[in-house]
Amino acid sequence: MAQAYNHHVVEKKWQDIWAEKKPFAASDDYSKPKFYALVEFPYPSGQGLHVGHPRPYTALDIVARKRRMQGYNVLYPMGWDAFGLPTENYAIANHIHPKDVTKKNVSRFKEQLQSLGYSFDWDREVNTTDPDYYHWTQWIFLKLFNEGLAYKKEMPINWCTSCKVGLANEEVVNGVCERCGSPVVRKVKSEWMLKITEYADKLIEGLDTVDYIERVKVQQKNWIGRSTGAEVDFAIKDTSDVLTVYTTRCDTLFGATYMVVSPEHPYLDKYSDKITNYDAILSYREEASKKSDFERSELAKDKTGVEVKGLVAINPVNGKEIPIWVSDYVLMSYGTGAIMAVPAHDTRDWEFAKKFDLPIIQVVAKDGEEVDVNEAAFTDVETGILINSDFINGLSVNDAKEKMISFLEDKKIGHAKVNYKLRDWVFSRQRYWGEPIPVVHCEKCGYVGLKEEDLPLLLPEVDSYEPTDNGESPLAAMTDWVNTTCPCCGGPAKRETDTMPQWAGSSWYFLRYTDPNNKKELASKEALKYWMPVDWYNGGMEHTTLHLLYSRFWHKFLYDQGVVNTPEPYQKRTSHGMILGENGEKMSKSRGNVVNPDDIVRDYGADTLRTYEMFIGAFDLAASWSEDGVKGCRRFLERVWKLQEIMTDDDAYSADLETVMHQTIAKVSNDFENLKFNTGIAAMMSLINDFYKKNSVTRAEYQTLLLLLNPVAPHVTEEIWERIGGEGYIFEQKWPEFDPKKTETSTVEIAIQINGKVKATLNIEKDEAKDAVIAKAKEEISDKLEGKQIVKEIYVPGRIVNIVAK
RNA sequence: GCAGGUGUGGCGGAAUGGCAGACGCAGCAGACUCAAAAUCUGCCGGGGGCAACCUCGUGAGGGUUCAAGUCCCUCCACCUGCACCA
Repeated sequence: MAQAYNHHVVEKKWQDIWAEKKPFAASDDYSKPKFYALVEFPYPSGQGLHVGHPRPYTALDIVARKRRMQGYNVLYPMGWDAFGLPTENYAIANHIHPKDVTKKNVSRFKEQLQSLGYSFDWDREVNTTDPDYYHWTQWIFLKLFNEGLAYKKEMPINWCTSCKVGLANEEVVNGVCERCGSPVVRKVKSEWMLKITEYADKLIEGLDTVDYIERVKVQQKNWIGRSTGAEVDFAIKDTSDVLTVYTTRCDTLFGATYMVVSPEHPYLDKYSDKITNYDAILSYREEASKKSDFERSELAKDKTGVEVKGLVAINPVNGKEIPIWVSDYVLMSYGTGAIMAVPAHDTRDWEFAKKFDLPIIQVVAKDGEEVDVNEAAFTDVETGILINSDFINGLSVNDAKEKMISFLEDKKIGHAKVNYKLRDWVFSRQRYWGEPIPVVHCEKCGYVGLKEEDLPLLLPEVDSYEPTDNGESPLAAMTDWVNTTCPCCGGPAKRETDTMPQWAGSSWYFLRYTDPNNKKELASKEALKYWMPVDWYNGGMEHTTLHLLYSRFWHKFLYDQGVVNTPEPYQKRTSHGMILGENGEKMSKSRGNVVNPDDIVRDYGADTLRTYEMFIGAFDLAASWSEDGVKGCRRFLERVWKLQEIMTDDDAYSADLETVMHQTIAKVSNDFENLKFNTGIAAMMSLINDFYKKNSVTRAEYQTLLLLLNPVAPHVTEEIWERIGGEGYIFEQKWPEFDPKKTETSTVEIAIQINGKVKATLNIEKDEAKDAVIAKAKEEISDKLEGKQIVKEIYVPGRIVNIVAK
């Protein structure tokens, strides 16, 4: 009788052995084939680890452990994305330095991760708040600044009218401040911006060279939102100015019946004396300033707007005078902040025209037939043919666009233009707990970057982390720190007091892991050349459009600067689904359905938690937590343990299980590569059911099972391996191999259908001829074919016979 | 609103266009036990039938096909993101 399975003893024992022997440290032997597995490093929040964290970590731990067994030099690192708002808010509320809060949270996270037995290379741990780390974050910013990719721009921020501080979007709830409930307005402030739009095309093109799951690629492309269209100048009557609009449908220019400008459009101020209802415009702008772009672009059932009286635009193709309106569905941040409205062929324009009773002129007809544009806008580009449009009549939409663009370019009233939905990256935060931006402002020289040798620019100690009441960061109150000298002319200068957003540190952390202690460079050329690109990066779908795009942008910039040697940072990207509470809702404190992984590790063991999270369901879909499911996985590991009692001293597979053994190795090997952990584990469960059915397992069979299960449940498999006399440690062993020929059987059961419905089954030799199989099948179901006329006979080899009969 | 995704037993889920429900959970029955727990064995989508078996069934409605959970169209519900949470 074997000793009972005690996860406390087993897990402690092996974690100690791994900590001492460090079998999972990446080697600097660059002659071996490498594999770089990466998971998104966590934000060390005060709540500690959540059961959602282990899902992706375990998945890539399985891949990493399997790769080591396959002979690769594996880098599987972990670190801390530790700057950020919650830590700062906690520090403010509790009068503790954010540095101390971070330290405490990191040590708790680390302890929790270690209790789960991950094969991270802890010698390469990084922390974005460490000056030796943010030194290089600042260094990259300087490079961007020196290349003209960082610039200052007036941007609206959320401004609490009562607290008098800038707020993050998340702190604004239904238009009011989350803390005090006062109204939040948009206040304009000069902010650092990064020109990610300069890399828009490269970010789209690069997607063709990498292996990302398709929906990530699609979503990034849509987010960048490249569109080809035209800019067209509409003269403003009795002025020398033109109102430039961006349109993707310049073919519909003859159907433009009015113009719309965004409430922030500069012409509204420029021509304030000509505008006869300027007060109404101002109050409309005031209202609009309370809404975010997001709220403004929502298809409000009631479109709002005001006619700009006193200004009239002239349609450049037919000289018609058309009115100008102002409405908040036009955003200053996209295109030119002004549009020509063609209500017959654009849904939003149509709704606006209906509401304010503006004329609707049809200029595109479906296959040449007019449709009723008073009922709905006609927007189909494929079947549209131009009408009522002078020189482009009769053309298809695409031909008409082309002809219109050459017309506009000839007359110098417009030109082709590519636009992107992607906007430049707002890089300033009026906050304390972030990387200081290494720039000073000198009255003589303007904005000047620090010298490289003056990095890192340390985040100074302050007494209060509260933003100041004029919207500046807390650093602005530190005059000693702010007042400095200009690195360029030596004259008096002031430091930038905004800090970087949390995205900064996470945009390049994977580079630092390759050479985490380098004091002279962000990483050595040799380390980067060997380890990059990341072979497999797994993270949440929610990071698809921000973190993933930002880090690709920085990487492409560093590639252009010759700092890194690959144009893309990540060769492969996959995503995991969320773990929901037992009630199917997102886990949260307020819902009271949060599960703490510590409790599961204590009661069932880390191996059980890991197995359960991999077995819970399809890896890329959300799944609900179930404690009964956890118990089922514990029972499975117990059954693996108890195979010790029925093991025979035989170092070969038994004849009757040979096929199943080879099939299981093939299945598990494949499933682990394709993130199908749930079915891989199911295959192992089936295998041990087979062992129990015959009440015996050979040593060879048992050892193969342990090797397959090891990446999922590393502690218990190491322990059993030792107990049944396996050679060395399991982490030193080779991944089991299978013979494809031995996964096949000579006979196979096929289904016999009549008209697609299964009526019987039949055992046949795999290579039996079609005619013979069909003859046997008809014999088998002869009673059901009586009185019927056979129309067709179909045989799909090794699968199915279908008799079509009337 | 825009973009992406998901929808299959009581539950989590499985299924290269080819036998829907693998594997697990829960439940039921039996074995073991003085008893319970644990463990082991069997059953386990709905309706009908003593049974062999028949029939319906993968969010709803249409379509393509010898054959549809899977492909196409329309619709519904839910989830994620929307740029200062990370």
